[in-house]
Amino acid sequence: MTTQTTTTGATRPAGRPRSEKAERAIIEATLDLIGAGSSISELSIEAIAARAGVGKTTIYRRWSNKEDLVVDALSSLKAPLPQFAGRSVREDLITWLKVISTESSDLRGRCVMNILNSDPGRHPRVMERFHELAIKPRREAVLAVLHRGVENGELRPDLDVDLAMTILNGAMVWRVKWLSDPTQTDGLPERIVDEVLRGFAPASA
Amino acid sequence: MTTQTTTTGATRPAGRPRSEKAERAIIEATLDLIGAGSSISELSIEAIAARAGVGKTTIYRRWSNKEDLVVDALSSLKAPLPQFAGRSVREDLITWLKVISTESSDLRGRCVMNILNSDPGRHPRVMERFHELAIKPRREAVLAVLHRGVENGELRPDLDVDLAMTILNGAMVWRVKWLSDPTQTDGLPERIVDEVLRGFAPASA
Amino acid sequence: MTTQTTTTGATRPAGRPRSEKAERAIIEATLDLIGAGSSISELSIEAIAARAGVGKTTIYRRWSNKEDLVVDALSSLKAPLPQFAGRSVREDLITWLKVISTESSDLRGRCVMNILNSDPGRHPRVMERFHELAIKPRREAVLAVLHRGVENGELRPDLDVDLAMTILNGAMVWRVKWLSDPTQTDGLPERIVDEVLRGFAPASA
Amino acid sequence: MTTQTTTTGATRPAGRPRSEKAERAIIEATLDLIGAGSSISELSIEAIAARAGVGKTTIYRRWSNKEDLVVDALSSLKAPLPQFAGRSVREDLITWLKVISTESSDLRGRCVMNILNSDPGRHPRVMERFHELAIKPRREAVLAVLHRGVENGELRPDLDVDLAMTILNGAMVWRVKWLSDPTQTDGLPERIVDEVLRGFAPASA
DNA sequence: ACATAATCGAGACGGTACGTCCCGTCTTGTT
DNA sequence: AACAAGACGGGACGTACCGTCTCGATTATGT
Repeated sequence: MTTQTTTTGATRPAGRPRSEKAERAIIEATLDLIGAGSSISELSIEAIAARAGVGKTTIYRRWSNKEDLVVDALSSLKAPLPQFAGRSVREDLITWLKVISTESSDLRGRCVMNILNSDPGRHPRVMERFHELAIKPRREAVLAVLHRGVENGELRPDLDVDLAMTILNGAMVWRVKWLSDPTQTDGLPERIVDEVLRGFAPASA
Repeated sequence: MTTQTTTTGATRPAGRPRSEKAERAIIEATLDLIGAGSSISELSIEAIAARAGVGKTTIYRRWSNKEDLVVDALSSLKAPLPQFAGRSVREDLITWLKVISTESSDLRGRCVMNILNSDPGRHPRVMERFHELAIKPRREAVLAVLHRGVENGELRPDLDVDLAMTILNGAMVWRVKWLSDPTQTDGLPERIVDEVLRGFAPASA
Repeated sequence: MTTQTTTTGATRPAGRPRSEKAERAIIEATLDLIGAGSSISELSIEAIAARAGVGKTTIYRRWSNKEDLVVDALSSLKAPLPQFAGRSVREDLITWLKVISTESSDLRGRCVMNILNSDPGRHPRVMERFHELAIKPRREAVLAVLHRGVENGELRPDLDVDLAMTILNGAMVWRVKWLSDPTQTDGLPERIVDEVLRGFAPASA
Repeated sequence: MTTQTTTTGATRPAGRPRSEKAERAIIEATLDLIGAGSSISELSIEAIAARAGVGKTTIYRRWSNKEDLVVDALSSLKAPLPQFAGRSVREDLITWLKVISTESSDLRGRCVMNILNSDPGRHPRVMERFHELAIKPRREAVLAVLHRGVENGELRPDLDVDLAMTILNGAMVWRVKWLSDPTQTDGLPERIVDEVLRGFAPASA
């Protein structure tokens, strides 16, 4: 047996392999531009190539259209799972809403919010992927908090946890969206959680 | 006194007067395109002119940029105030959320939702105007419902009605945004209102 | 009869008319670049547009490909007919060869020589047009000189004037082509004409 | 002493020796493409590599640029010296012009003509080499014919043989250049030679 | 009636980005 | 060390729109 590196059937294709460095630069540039304020429609391949110091060909060789590129770029943007203390549901939910509100402060987080502000009807594939990557895992983590609350009696046993998440997230995102300075959210998380936990109706009713 | 047809003191300037018909057609076309799914960024004067059957000059003579046109177009888009029965807060709030969810069904309503989904940071003037026209009046009507509820004991006396609105609207809009078919909202308004009214925590807690 | 400018059937098409200034600038730029040394293959529409201060669209609106543009550019390059004194065939032929050799000295003339040096097989349409514009008229003027010479006895009665032209032009162009400095042609025209007029064979033979 | 197969003193460098087969294929491909109608400017390394079944690296390792390659390719293109019967100057010159006109008929000969039609100002090194290889040796052979003619009285004693060659070659090449089918040259060589030998002026003048 | 003047549709303008093609250079694993 | 394969940065291609600009034609007013 002569020089044969592996016994796997899948051999590397001939020729110079694609540069991982270029690939990273392209993704970085894409996220930078989205974070800097470009909507998906405004993103231009030419601008990405220029910022990445890369030929347009190198982009088109990998992704056949802008949406595919954005999808992959988002994939490399691991939205970190919030670390829940687990002492009480209230505390954990506040932690969660604070994560949402803090997200806009760093460049990559602004990315997430910009995508979030896009119209899901226009870029369905991007939004689908975005949902899968940035929403679903965190959603499940928060759902676990809610379920735990239901089990240990902190929350109503018949609570629709799914709907509860919608209410929490919706309130937070909606409020932040209309703030002139999305960084200033003061005690908003606490107030939302408290209000929602108690309910609007009086206890005696 | 010269030849003047109208009784207004302001003399009409010489030359051919601007065509009201063209103006209406432009506004209609703008709303049509927004309703059909164009975001503000994607909206193009060229497309509006084509759909209105009008030269591009005719548009630019009236509005110096796209945002000004959209602002004026939105002004002619009267978001109807919901009619509240006034029998109970619960009923009125459900009515209100149903108004939101129903909005997507007609062409002009979809317009409202599309603007709503836009990034307020990118088109501040449009969003400001939109807030003034479509949000504020309805917000006040709903706030009145909440205040009435606080006064007559249907709602907690210390309820932050402003935050309550945020929670209700946010939950509804957020949910609709992620629905594949935004028309299908089933019993969502009822479930949101009920959940929020009772609170997540158990009554005994 | 109302406002009608002319009675001709051909009315000007609607819209802004094409700018003659732009057209001239494009042609000038094209000739400049050819004169500066670009072969037809090397000519780039982008370079022409840049030098003419014009959008690429403005070029493509008028000419569907590079050859058509070059053909039109050549058309505006009126190679002046040589002025023949008419005193003798010898003098006129020398004048003619001097015109050829002088052509390279000015920018537009260098244009002619550059096209001449192109391969006629590759750009047949250009060469055909070039022949029609720059070769044929001058050829006929020189043919007239030769015919006059045959009639008044300065040239052999059975001279093949067509072939004679080929010999004169070919000799001159061929020689100039291989000169390092095509401007320095000394007494070449005189020497060619004299040699050709006398013939290579001795008079007595 | 290392591993050395040949008896030459120059040690062959280590590593795999360059493939002569590849080298030949490259040269063949180059000549093929030039013969097929590519001007030097249009000739591309990529095309040569493809036709030779060779990687582009293999070409660039040997020649640093296109011109160098063309120069070497031309070197392997031995333009055959015409065989002169020596019976008369007229016969030999006709033979010579026929060689020129026949050259276009075979693939390698068309090569010569294509280079000949190139602009010497643009590829000076190629043309210089071409002159040395394909022009000079044949030129000298023809010059010998002319000199012999002068010596034995077939040509005028004061004939400028150098200029005479220019006239003959120039006429032939010029004529062929403008022919739609350069193969069809009928009795052109005879007619040119006869005309030039006799001179345009009448014998009595 | 008729000059004046602003508006109209149409479409050309300079410009930007598109996605494709090809260039000459470079970087792999294999020979 | 040379080979083929093929990715790389770069540049031009021809197209599609963009927002601006210029036309002749239209439609009012003011004399």
